Amino acid sequence: MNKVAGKAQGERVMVIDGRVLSMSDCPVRDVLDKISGKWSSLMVFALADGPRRFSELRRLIPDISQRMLTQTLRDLQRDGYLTRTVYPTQPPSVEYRLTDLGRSFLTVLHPFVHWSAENHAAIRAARAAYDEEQG
Amino acid sequence: MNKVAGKAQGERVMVIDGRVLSMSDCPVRDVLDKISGKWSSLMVFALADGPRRFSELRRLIPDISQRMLTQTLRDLQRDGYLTRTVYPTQPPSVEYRLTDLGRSFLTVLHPFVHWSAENHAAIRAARAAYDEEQG
DNA sequence: AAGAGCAACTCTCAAAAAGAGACCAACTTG
DNA sequence: CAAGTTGGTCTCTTTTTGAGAGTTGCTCTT
Repeated sequence: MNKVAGKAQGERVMVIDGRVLSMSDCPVRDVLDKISGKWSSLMVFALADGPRRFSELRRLIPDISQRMLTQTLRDLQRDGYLTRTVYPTQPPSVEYRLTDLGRSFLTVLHPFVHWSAENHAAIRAARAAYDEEQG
Repeated sequence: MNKVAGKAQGERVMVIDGRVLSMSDCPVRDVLDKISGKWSSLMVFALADGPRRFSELRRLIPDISQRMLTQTLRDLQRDGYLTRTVYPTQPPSVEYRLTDLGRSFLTVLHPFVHWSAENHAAIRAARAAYDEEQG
């Protein structure tokens, strides 16, 4: 029978660090799938230097639709990156604030951002070269 | 008129590190939008310890459809993370191999993976708590 | 007092992206 | 001669995302 890196055929697997892991209980995928959403990491950044209100975030990131803003915030709240606090003022205000987990995530996100800034030119060049030769 | 953090209304902006940047020329978004695709980083990992052939990758990551495997590889090739080499054997074989850029990206991806593994439990707990109280 | 505006959403509908799986051509192996 | 391998493409369906109108309650303006 066909084997996949020593596992039975039907089992779902993946590779991390050269190791084959079963798909179902891979922590990395579980975390990455959520946080790698189009808006998630940007949202964590937007909250980096203090709590912000809903409409403040909307103004800071005008590209996001309200629908996705709401949903991204909910998802991040659910996974424990931020807290949502409702102040029953008039009009009501809702404050979003990073948790310790959220701030801890920032430390790993930072190198990512620096890498991107440093290698942006190379990537754009690669793209241009590819597009030229492939048309 | 309504201003957004000191910029004119029509202009698209974002926040990185507490700074407001215009959307059109933000290197981070440009890089992140591509590499944060569902399969991209996993693919880079799969190539971490050496070049692999198309069907080898398909076996390593059985969850991916052939369509997305092809497309992810093309996108990564276009952005310069990997090279694609066709050997005119019978049957033909195509080898995918990380470039220097791709390997450099690995160095920034690694902390990410470790963070995920370390904080997986906390995230799962947050999720469970949220689901319990919100139902 | 009527109308406009803000806050934080939700809802619906359209567009884009992803997944499932059939099909393909050339060759090899049983 | 039938079946399998390789590296794809094509079509169809489902899921995600985006655009934007609608909502409730209160305040501020004219």
